Amino acid sequence: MVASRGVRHDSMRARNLAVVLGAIHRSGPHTRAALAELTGLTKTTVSSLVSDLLEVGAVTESGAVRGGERGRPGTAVSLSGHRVATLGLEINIDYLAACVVDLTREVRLRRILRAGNRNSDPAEILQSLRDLVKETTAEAEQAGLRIIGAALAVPGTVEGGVLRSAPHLGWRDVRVADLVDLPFAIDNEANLAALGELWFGSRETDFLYVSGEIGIGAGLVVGGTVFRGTFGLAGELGHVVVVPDGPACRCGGRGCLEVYAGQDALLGELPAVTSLVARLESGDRRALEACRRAGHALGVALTSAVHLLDPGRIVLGGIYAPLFPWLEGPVSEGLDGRLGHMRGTPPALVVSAIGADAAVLGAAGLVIQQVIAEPAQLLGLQDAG
Amino acid sequence: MVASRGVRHDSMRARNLAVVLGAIHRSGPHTRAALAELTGLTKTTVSSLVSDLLEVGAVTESGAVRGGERGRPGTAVSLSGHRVATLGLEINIDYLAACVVDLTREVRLRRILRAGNRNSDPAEILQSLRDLVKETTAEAEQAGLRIIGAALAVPGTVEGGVLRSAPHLGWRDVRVADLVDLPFAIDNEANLAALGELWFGSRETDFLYVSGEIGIGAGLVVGGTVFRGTFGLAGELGHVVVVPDGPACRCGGRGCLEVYAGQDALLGELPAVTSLVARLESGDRRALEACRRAGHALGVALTSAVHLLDPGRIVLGGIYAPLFPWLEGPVSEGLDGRLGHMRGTPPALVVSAIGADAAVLGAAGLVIQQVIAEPAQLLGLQDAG
DNA sequence: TCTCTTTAGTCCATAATCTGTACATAATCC
DNA sequence: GGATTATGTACAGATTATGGACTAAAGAGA
Repeated sequence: MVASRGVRHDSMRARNLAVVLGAIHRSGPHTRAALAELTGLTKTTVSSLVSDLLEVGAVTESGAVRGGERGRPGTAVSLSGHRVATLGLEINIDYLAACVVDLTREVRLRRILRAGNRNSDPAEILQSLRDLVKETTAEAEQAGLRIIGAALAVPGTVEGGVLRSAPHLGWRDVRVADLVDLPFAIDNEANLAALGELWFGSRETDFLYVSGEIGIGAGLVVGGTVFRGTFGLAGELGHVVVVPDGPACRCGGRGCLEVYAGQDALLGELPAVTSLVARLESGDRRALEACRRAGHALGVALTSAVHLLDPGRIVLGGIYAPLFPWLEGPVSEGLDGRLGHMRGTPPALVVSAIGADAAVLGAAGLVIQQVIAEPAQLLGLQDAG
Repeated sequence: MVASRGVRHDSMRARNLAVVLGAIHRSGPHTRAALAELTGLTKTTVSSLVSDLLEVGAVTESGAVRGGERGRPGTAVSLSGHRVATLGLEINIDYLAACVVDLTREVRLRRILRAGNRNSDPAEILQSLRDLVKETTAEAEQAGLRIIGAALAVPGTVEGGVLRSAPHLGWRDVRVADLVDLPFAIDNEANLAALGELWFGSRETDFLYVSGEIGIGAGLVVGGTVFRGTFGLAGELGHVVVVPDGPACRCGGRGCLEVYAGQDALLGELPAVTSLVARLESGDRRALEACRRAGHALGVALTSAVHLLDPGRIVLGGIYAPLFPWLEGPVSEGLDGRLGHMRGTPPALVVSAIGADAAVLGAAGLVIQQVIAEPAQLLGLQDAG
């Protein structure tokens, strides 16, 4: 364990920059006076910090704001979307994606490259991704944006910055480095989709995001932060045991949730979710039954998840989002019935507020979270002023 | 959400006090020079901080220490057990317990008050506890110890400082305040037992502590900190679903782990664990079978827990500790077989290194953790020096 | 035994940063 | 238009850390 370092004058200022930027980020534009009130710092200090933030383009002054009824109006200081931006990336089974998001969490650019990545060669795919990055950043720079960091979402487990295993890609222990020449992070698709939901969807700060894809992942967000477990492998909802002696799962276990509610179990021979939805809408018996069974299994697995993880609410995303009308009943029936009187009310079950690009957006958002938390470091303010 | 406050000079010093004290705590006695090296602060600053810590009795200077081969030896600064102490408390089904632990985590005092607390009157029990506290603190003060905080372990769920529900005590929504006139915390028995294991047992920093009592709780420790979930209700391992349509559980659900591996299921008519152990040792058929079944169920539930929580290892405590020789086989069989190839190796399954007083000790230890993390506040250093 | 070298810890002037009071500015109220 | 109220800046003062000089204490070598 690394000893934590002492605090010096410059880290005090770095921290205060983060506090001020964080307050602006959390509760909209504020005048300097309001920021002083919020942070407990003096107006003088806030002024000085804000002027540093203005200089690097992290915030802008927008028009005058009347605080109370009388007195001089202040000038509102708000996050600036004009200069600082981050890059979100995603490798998925059938596409590569990139997006650029500015500091206000406005999506400035999206790129999708359809491709069959199932059982592919990592080197090849990473080269395509590198090209995509080059294109995207070039375009962002032309729009006057300075990209200060990137994050990558992958459909697999990540440990210490290395992609440990992505079964559907057929990858194992791939070190994804030198993708960009910037601060860089890599994380699981479900974790980043959860963060996408947090920042680009419902904006709730406490929930379990359930990502229905070929595999079933989950990202737990507590107080606006993802819980990752000891090795970064937490949230593998797909392999929670539903039936102890059920059918074998590809993971080596038996009766895992994935066997009952994974994409393959739900779709069967169907080519895509849209076709399943069509059948459900037309009242197809087998489709309805498949959904009911999946929903039941999901309810059982989520009961265990609620007892262990204690999420604020449950958000169904991925392919579960379009299927929500048919899943909601069986799932919440299972949950409500099983949770019993252990807790006040069971967590609410809701559908994800954003679509398939949750993970890329979450990746870009993760970097923004880091900038807000440590502006000095990422914006190069350490020796400015 | 409360805005985080700005950092001022006094908080900088408070932080540095914590950094220095933390370094001494984490890696044994150090000279001032070594502390400067470790923390990145200058020798001057460290000297000044250490002198403050000496003044309040948090640390002591012990003899000379030769650093390299030559040069003046330094004086080692180590945690002092002579003045500062904390109070751990526990309400359990059949006893009240208290302990006093000094800053070096030496146990200085223990008190146990046997009592039948099952379906009891909270007011009455709390009065007994208050008396116990008075006695214990008086004795500690006679030994020259200054008690600076207390924490209480309860066999139930705690939300926002209130005991929400303790089914075996028959308590609901009990506000435990004014127990002591000190900084005070209250937490679940399993969480605190986990912390007890961390500080007084194996000293590993990442594990899931499984507390087998009448109910089955679990406390997840990641990086030396308990994971509590959104409402502080995480870790309810006892109600993880083992058999979706199994027998009804008192919680209202069906097929929960507790039904198969709770104390009542294991002991049956037997009065205590010791009698079960005796039967197991003599090869009693029914006892062995009960253990095998409980172990199997535990293996299933832990498989789900590992996938969701990603613990570093699994520690069996409570009544599972004496039963470990008979549980280990079935549990790890279930775990190893089910976890499959999702992760490198399954987490190690070990027995708790401490006994029934894990929770009280953990409670006292929790306060010590807080002192180490914020010495200025708890030791009254804010305006000293 | 004396001196040199090395390391520990303290002293003091300096630097960085925040605080607090004073003040200029800008709006509303009467 | 003057009083009142609030915003934002300027400047002196307070707090805390830094850095180099200095004292202290040990071993190494002559």
